[in-house]
Amino acid sequence: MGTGFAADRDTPRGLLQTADRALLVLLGFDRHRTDWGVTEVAEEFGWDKSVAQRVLATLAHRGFLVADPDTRRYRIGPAALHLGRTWERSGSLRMLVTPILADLAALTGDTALLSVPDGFHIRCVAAVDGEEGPLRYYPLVGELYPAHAGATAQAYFAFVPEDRRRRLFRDRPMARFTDRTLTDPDALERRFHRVRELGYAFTIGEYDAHVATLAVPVHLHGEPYGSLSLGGHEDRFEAPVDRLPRLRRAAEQVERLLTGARRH
Amino acid sequence: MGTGFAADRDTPRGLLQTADRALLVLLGFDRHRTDWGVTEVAEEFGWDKSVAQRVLATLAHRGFLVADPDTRRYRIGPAALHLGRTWERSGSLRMLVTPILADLAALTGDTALLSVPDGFHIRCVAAVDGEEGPLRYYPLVGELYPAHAGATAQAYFAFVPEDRRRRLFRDRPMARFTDRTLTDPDALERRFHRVRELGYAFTIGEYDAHVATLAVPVHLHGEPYGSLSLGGHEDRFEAPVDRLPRLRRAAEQVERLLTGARRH
DNA sequence: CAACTTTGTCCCGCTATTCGCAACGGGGAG
DNA sequence: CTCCCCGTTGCGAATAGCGGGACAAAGTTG
Repeated sequence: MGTGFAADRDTPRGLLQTADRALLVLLGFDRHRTDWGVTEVAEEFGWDKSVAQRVLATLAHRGFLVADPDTRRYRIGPAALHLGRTWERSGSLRMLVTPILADLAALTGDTALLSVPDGFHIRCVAAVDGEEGPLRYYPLVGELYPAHAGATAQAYFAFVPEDRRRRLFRDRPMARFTDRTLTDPDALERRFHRVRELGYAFTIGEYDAHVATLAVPVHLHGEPYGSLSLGGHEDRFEAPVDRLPRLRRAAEQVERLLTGARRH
Repeated sequence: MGTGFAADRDTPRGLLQTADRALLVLLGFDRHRTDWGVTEVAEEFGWDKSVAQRVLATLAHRGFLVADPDTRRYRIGPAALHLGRTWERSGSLRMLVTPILADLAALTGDTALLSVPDGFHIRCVAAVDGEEGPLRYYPLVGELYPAHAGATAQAYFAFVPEDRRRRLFRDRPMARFTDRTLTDPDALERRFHRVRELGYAFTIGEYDAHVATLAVPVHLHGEPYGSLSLGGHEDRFEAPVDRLPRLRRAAEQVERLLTGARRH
């Protein structure tokens, strides 16, 4: 299992080979390969030992890696924390997915949105409005929405590992927003089970009355990352499953984007 | 305000200049400088335009940056997300702070621990046990603890922005673990206020009976990141404030570690 | 709408930087 | 203790990267 970024190992002309190699090494670290030694890197990439050593030392010098003095191996360093936080706050995600959402909105006429979890809530990070009309659905970008109401949240939370989900929902009174909001933990857990079986969530008016939402999970390296959804007035969604192939395809595009695969 | 990583701009001998430059540029992105242009980078670092262009293109090639085709400027890319997640799961933090905790535990005799938030809970990511004895306090590394009980959690949650904290604690019934556990939202909010005023939290037996805890927040780039605490049997903590200077100094060490500053 | 400014991209010869080899040193295993 | 493996360092050769400049594209101003 690779990250997707490191597709080709040779540097295209016009780019910097040495810098590229450093980045390639950096991408070699993930939750399965948590630490690398000099010889290991040299063999993996077919470089001389001295090259691998200098690349690793350079990465360590700027805090991207840290050398464990005992084992003489390198692990990911605190600069990675800094980069991760910068990504979260930068709004790059919004910029990158907006074209995908725009396609989706144009094809279906609904409002398309991408949301990621934030504690017990789910946050809308990007949205593109559906077609003009008196009943357009306007989600608020940047806003938090509850974890139990509506397909957007359910498509994500259905896929978080059970023990973690139990802890999140334990002793949490679930607010009622409409007469269709699920407020019973068992009913919600059954819903999650169904979402996992079907691979998508569809709800009508659980949070905003008369708003129907169809949502699918977005995974990253096998773990749930967020959810992609289509929303609009309930009258528009008489045959919601028709939209599923397009929604799924868009979700895959988002996943490829996050794992760095090139556009084809 | 800088990250701390990019202290010196010249590459030490034995390291790779080109790779180092790429990393230096990468660290130039933060929540204040969210995007850079070619000329801007060239001027900032005193390089030729062509150099800056190649560095940026190389970073973009591996997904560390993305070029906005309209503005011709670069923003942080999805590879940063991958690095951030790898850091979280790697256990590097635990490895790096353990020596600091060990010092602290040795100096005070208490159990020292570092915790970071996880949704509505706080997670102990590293701990070093205090001195031998029949009543040693054993926190569980990796375990989640509630957000309202005990100094460890309070030292962190006191400093999260008010609107966010309100959302987190709203409609949350606060479980009672001992007869000293705070279960009234207003009482807890007053406690948070006091923690902010004092700069530390001290509690006795709010989660585990007879366990006293002294905790201070750990900040990262001005935002609350986690908390550092000392715990032990209540009889050991007759004058808890005595430990404060040492705890504070250790917290600063952790902060320096996270921002990448060199040792001493 | 044209001239001008600004910014990013590309090309090419020179040189500094990096590569690759080989030798060294240190730590762990047997 | 000896061996073996791994990481580190020094040095000459050569290649990758630098820097200047020319070119192109987009935005700005008169």
